[in-house]
Amino acid sequence: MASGSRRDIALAARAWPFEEARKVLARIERRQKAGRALDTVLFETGYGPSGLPHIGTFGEVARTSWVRQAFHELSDIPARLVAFSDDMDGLRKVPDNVPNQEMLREHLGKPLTSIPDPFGTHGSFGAHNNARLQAFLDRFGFSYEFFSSTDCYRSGLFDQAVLAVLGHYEEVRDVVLPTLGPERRATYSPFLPVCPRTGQVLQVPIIAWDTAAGTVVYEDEGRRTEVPVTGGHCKLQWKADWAMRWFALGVDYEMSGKDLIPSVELSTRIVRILGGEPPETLSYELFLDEAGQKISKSRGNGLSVDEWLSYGPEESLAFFMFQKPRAAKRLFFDVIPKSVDDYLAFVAQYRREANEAAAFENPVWFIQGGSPSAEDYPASFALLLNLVSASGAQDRNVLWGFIRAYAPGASPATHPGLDRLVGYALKYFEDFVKPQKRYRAATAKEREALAALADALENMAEQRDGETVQNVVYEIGKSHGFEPLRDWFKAIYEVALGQTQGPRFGSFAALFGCAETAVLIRTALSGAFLPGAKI
RNA sequence: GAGCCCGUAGCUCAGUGGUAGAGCAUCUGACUUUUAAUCAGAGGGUCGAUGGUUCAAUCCCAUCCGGGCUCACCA
Repeated sequence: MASGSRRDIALAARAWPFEEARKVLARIERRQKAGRALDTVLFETGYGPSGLPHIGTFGEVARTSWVRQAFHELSDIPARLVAFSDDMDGLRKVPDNVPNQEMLREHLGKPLTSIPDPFGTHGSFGAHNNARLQAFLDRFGFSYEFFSSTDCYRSGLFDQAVLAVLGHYEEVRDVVLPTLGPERRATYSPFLPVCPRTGQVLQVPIIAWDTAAGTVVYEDEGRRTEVPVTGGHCKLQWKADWAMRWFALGVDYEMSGKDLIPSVELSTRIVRILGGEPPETLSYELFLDEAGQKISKSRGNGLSVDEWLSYGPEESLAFFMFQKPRAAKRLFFDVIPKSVDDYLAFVAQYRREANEAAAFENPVWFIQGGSPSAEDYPASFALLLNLVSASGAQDRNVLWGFIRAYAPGASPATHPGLDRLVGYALKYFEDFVKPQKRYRAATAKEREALAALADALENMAEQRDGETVQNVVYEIGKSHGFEPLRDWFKAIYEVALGQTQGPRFGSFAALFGCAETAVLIRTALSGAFLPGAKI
């Protein structure tokens, strides 16, 4: 039913990356009409001076990449994605999670790229952080061009734009001043000279500037110094810096957290003063922790990328980031299973509807970079978690035994994706379910019956039929006088598995192995599982 | 104070200009002997309030109420 070209469909697509990409498209058309056509489009993502990647970094690059992917469907104009590192920022305080604190303290105030690497592995602290950032982005296969602020300044790439700021010195300053507190206002200048003697980025009053010479004069510790604004001898204060960078690189699109909304507005005004056109922007919502508080790197609340990836696949994290960027979302462990299963639901939908119109609305199309390999998932992640939790399975093979009972024909070979989920489910069990286990000691009567059960299981070590085993379990319970019989099963679970309920025990033993189950029961009877026991 | 987001079933949330959806929870039944899981089914919502646009509003617009967050030092 969908008629029209692929591009027509893309032009009407409702997924938010298409909405964003159309903003860029409209920008291009505006520029063409104004006789300033673009031959390439630039998407930017930026990173603060700490440079250490976190889950928000992943989100921002992933989201920007999706907008670019949508843009490719709308236009033939090449689109670049730049990852820009603010590595020329002065080190304001020593991070407490890095070595060589003493050494770093001596270099406070200097650009990160002028400070030795406390880890000793790279040419500078900034280079170290940049390497970490790039390794992080590469790990997920993002396509980007890396830009170093220091390189841009020192190579002269920014010279023209920096001179443009100098040429509008008062206008730029006067736009920024009202946004500052009284104290900072007194010393503010868009230009932060790099001290020729100490190498520090100085926040000092600028007492004169020379547009023709391209220099500023500042006073520091009673001495007047004149430095060029070009060639990396000055850095711009960050609000002006952002605007200058947009202007210099010709940034067409950049998203940022909503905490930066005032800065976006300010930079927009500055870039207009410079005669440039501010990029299209998107302010996304911040992530909240378990208690609904803003996630902060320094407080360490919330969830790290690695933590997510130990309980769910990368696609589930990407899917989480895809959903409603403008709505605040709780980012905690418990959202992972739902995110995985919602993602699987879209994978299934993708398998059903392979046309372009459907694809453009489907997160899977974005997350798998436009060419999804839609695998079949016969079991949901929630099912796997229940299965692991109920069975106490701690081993892939055992869990697969249970899975086959529900999805005949499935195997790690035929369903590698599902097999990955099996690993995540086991890990989830290990970290969240197992610690909740509460073993108790057996009573004398239970001890006798359990010992008998262990013997019986050992005698039918090769038995693979759950029903047969279940009958044996049942008989032993009856012969030891458990009434109601429910108490017998309860005792098995509480003593041997550390939980008040569990799987059908016969099926469990058959899958887990009767001999192994016998060992499990005897170990439990020995008291090894009890609190305080030495294992 | 400024700005942003949210308000849909008991809970967590999807969703669309044309008789309201999922998961969990609850209840019933099946799985010929515990429970859980699984499967089948059921109940449950004036879609925050009011007004407007429309043949038609949960959806668009305005106002209001309620909840939350961000910013006003630095990046």
